[in-house]
Amino acid sequence: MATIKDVAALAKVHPSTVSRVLRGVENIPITEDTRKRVRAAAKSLNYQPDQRARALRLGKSNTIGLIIPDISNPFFADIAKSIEHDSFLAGYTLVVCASNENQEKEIDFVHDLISRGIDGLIIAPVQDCHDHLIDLKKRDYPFVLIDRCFEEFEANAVISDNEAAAFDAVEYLKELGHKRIGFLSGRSTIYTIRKRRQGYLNAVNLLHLDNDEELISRGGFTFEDGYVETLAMLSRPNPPTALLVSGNRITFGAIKAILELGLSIPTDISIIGFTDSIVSPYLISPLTTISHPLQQMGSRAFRLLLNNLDTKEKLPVSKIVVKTTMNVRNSTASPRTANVA
Amino acid sequence: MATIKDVAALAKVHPSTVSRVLRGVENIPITEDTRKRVRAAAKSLNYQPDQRARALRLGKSNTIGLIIPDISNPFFADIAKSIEHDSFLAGYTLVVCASNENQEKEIDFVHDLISRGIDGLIIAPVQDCHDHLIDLKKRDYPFVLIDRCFEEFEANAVISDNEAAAFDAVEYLKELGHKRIGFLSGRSTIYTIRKRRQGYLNAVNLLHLDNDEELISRGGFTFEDGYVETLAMLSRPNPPTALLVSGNRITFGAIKAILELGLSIPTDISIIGFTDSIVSPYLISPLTTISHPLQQMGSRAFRLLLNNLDTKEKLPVSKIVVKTTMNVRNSTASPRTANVA
DNA sequence: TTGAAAGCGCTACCAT
DNA sequence: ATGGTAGCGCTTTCAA
Repeated sequence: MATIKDVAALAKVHPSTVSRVLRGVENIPITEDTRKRVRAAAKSLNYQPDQRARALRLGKSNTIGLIIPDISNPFFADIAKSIEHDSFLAGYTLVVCASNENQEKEIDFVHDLISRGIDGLIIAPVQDCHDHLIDLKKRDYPFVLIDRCFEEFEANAVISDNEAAAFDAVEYLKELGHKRIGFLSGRSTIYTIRKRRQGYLNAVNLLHLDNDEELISRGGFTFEDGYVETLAMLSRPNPPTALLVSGNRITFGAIKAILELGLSIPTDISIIGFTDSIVSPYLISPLTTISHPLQQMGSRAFRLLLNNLDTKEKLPVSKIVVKTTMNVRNSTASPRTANVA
Repeated sequence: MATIKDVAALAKVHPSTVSRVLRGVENIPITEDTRKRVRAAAKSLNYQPDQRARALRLGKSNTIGLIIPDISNPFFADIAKSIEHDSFLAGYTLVVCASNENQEKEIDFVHDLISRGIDGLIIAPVQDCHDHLIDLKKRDYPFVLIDRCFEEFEANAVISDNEAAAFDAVEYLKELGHKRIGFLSGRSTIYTIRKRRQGYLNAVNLLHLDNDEELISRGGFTFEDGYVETLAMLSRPNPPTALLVSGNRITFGAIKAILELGLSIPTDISIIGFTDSIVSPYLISPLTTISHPLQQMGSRAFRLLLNNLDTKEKLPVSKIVVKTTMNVRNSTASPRTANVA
């Protein structure tokens, strides 16, 4: 690796001059001849300034960190892709870390990334605790939450309107004639999930649907979770005729359970999935879903972070809520009893 | 951020002593008392050593870079997840970058990551050119290719046996009675794709199937690509009765086209997809696929890189080929003509 | 217009 | 057993 000294030696100038030529603003007074020699030397040595030395000196690394629960969940992968795209354009390198829904690992990552000198952080937090985030805020460390935030803790965040989405989904199912709607919610320590639950409950109460604890199942976000929970819920007496499911992989697990029970979609049971996917239309029964504007969420989170990075003054906290949309496909239908009647 | 000086001041010792206590090997001679004071000071100040300063000093950053074409393609996301997992355990931070199948961006990333002082690189290359990789090799910069490598360029690599997989898939379709098998290959500058093509052609020739240029379609890896190509291929006279498709999203696009043409799977046309997915069994017709051991590929690539990082001597280049498996589901059936006969 | 020197935070060597 | 010092590669003041 060529260093600034090598370039200086070759161009027969002082390293500081090299630095001035290569980074310096245009209006800095340097002979055109020197400029040329330096540039030529840099080029011939294939000189790339050492960014960690620069970062050390400048106190800024042009790197940001993204901590998401799971890269291989397309929901977060799409968010990551969007942030990666924008940060590249803005001259930032993005470090993507996966907490795997493990709170300790997330905390580790936060510390690790900070000690590596990243300028800011975007986090979809695990939400088992948030002391480390309180700490970040106290130290004025720029960060933005994405998809998940906290009731009890003000912070920059970009989230989607999960409560309204859940309400609308339930309302739609009610219009089809469903009265018993199951909800596979996902882990309930998560803000997003509590909001969905709230929307679900509001709709159930307002629309006089069955309000039954047995209709709500909390678990993880895996295929296996969806499978097991659906099997359990549908095996009880008086099972739901429709299911609202909080995530793609849970949904696929639910589909497996439904097929194994010999039921069919949407004849025996309707489903709405809480995240859309490129395959949703091509499933065994095209899946009605709720779309989150993932690319937009990523862009806005990055923009928000960048604003906080670019300024020295303390910006007020902003919480951005983006709109979801429902994609109606034929995994939903009137319940069988209604058909029969 | 507390620095080593702050800790030293608080513990009333020299910074070098702090360094020794905190990083030093056990058998270094330091009073137990000093040790305690330093540790206490570090703890009370919440001291985290600045990794970029360490990296600068040590010439090692404990960071590796991963460059993949697309994070939101589950194929690469799963590989990334596996590498992320292993590197975390090994004390490395992983920087994930997405080239978006753009050769220039990949080259940018390589330079950027190196100037940021990462220790090594894992790359699924775009494969429009490889001068930058030749350069890496010349400079003994540790790197490992994953999923894609080069015929004309020896380098560490972990790939899967795409040629055999394609052969087996075609053979399986032939056993079902298919004679005209279409191949949506994906971009043919990619090694992986050329290997699949080779396997396809070998099988076609050996098994006396229709060898027709019109049965091979090259394009990108998007949903749109699959849709457009399938529409074109099935609209020509004498269309194939089976399709081998090089990637999930292409497959979903193909399915869209097939449905739009009013055909059904597998009655009118059989499909085999070249990558498996959690949803493959729950598609409109459960999709027969080829599984790549993505987690294993990631692990082996990381291990290979680590070996090269840990040693000073130059290790011989290794090319690891892992086995794929076929998951037979009912997107494949005997062709209609055979049924009729 | 350019050179010299200091220093970002850390560790490794050389003292004592 | 501990302190001092140099230096990783860079930028930025201050001098000349």
